[in-house]
Amino acid sequence: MSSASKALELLSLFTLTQPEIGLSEMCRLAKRDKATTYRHLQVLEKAGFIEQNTTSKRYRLGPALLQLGRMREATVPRKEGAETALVVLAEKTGETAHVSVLSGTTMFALISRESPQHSTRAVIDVTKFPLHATASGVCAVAFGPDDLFDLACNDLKTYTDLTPTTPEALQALVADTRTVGMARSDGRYQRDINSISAPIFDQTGLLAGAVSVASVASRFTPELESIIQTELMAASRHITKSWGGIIPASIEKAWLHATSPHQELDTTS
Amino acid sequence: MSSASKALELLSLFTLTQPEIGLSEMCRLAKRDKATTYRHLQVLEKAGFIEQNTTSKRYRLGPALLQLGRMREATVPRKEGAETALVVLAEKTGETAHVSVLSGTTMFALISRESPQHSTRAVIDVTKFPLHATASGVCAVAFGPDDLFDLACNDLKTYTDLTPTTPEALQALVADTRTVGMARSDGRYQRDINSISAPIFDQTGLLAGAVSVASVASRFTPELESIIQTELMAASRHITKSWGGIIPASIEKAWLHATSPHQELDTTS
DNA sequence: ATTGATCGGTTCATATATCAAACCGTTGTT
DNA sequence: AACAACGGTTTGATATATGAACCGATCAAT
Repeated sequence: MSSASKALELLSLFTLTQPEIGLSEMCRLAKRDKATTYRHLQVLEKAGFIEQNTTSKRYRLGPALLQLGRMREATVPRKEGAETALVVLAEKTGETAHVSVLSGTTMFALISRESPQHSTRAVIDVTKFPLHATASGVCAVAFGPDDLFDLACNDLKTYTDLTPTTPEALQALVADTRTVGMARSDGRYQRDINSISAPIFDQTGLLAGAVSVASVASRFTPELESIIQTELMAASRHITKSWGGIIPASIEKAWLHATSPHQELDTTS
Repeated sequence: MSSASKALELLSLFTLTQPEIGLSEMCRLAKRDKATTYRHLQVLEKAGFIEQNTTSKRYRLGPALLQLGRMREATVPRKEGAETALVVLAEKTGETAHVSVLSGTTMFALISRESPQHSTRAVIDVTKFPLHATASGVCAVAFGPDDLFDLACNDLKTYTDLTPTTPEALQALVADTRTVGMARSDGRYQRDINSISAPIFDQTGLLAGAVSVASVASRFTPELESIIQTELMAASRHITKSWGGIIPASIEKAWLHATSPHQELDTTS
């Protein structure tokens, strides 16, 4: 593991529930020694990626991140194009909708939108989606670059008793995803969350991300599923268009067959 | 120079005018060799800090920055509290207003707001403000931690023929800044830009940042200066309050004397 | 087709960072 | 006063990063 990546890894230890971390605590979280961790923190602080709370001596994320985030959005305006579609999606389904982007070999959470319709709802608090256990991740494996499958197989971490833990199990999910043009994750990442994900494409025709709806399992009826699927297709088309891409014909075809699976299961030949 | 800092430095090479950079180009900009730079880019890409344009092979800022930026704003909501004051400031002065934050020993640009009133206006396109040559920087030296003065003296880079290049010259600016409670930079950073800056404080009573107005020198009349000063005080009070801090009594006292300097210069004793 | 320039990416002695562990001074608790 | 935990520093054997030179691919001009 390179030095730089070790330093960067420290940044991902900050969470919404633990936004300030002291030196010793950070060593425990990162499982590293104090000397190096301290040097890394110094470097990160000097670059403005973290700053130290002058009274508590603990560290928190720094102002340089805002800068770079703004610059990123100016360079590649992803949020902009996804926001409106996400609002509609959350509203029409009454569930939590979110968009993730594929960068390299990782699915990053980009933006999420909760629907106020129900008091219990899914909350997207992760920053990276495991490729094998989430709908977004499986979507990436199914429609993204070929190397993702092997990569996902190298890290089949178990999250729930439903998480696929063998390459074969994952392959089955991927195959299913390809036939319907959407990925599902029924409690494979979090026990009581059912998710459905549709792919988003960019101008090169490659997968750019995924738009998903995460629903609480207890209210996940076939009717709701049907609504979610329909709205996901609309959202995917909208976002893909706004990102300058087009939906591949193969996906559109798969969607045609998948729209009303409960009435027309027999039409697939 | 540590490995991690070298990698992080690469991120600051991306600008709005050059949002995509290839490997060789980056080596030139960073003045480093290709092998190491390439490895650093790999690390940054894997962490999602940059991503590679699949067609042009060039690199651009990545989605992880959006995440971290969002998380930073969630933990330390700085922009939120500064935004409204900045809009008012830009509107009332007709000039470009911006807020910078002190993190460690660096003044970072946080947010800027241009006034559409004039077709020529100052544009804030830097990410870090030199301590000795900008109003924001001098503000930090004058009202911030003591070590900033020595630090600023170690890097007295010349930007224009008016840039202070000796510790004595800087000390004079700092002294003046302390008596009026605001910092000025008349063409010391950019030849035709006059800036005035007021300090912002946080809950610990320490300097947290600065709010500034950058005006085009040719229309910088005493009347405009007076307006800017008045509005800066209001903005500083507003932002300081929203950041949970209070303006030190010494600053408020200095401001009292400085409000109408053209009529009451003789009242200072 | 050949040259030459430039690109993204790789190799291998050598310089540098890393880590465990012990240490220091401070702070807050018992 | 004793103690424990904190942030931060030092040590020296060991793991890792570094960079000049190198490679093959691409492209423009001859």
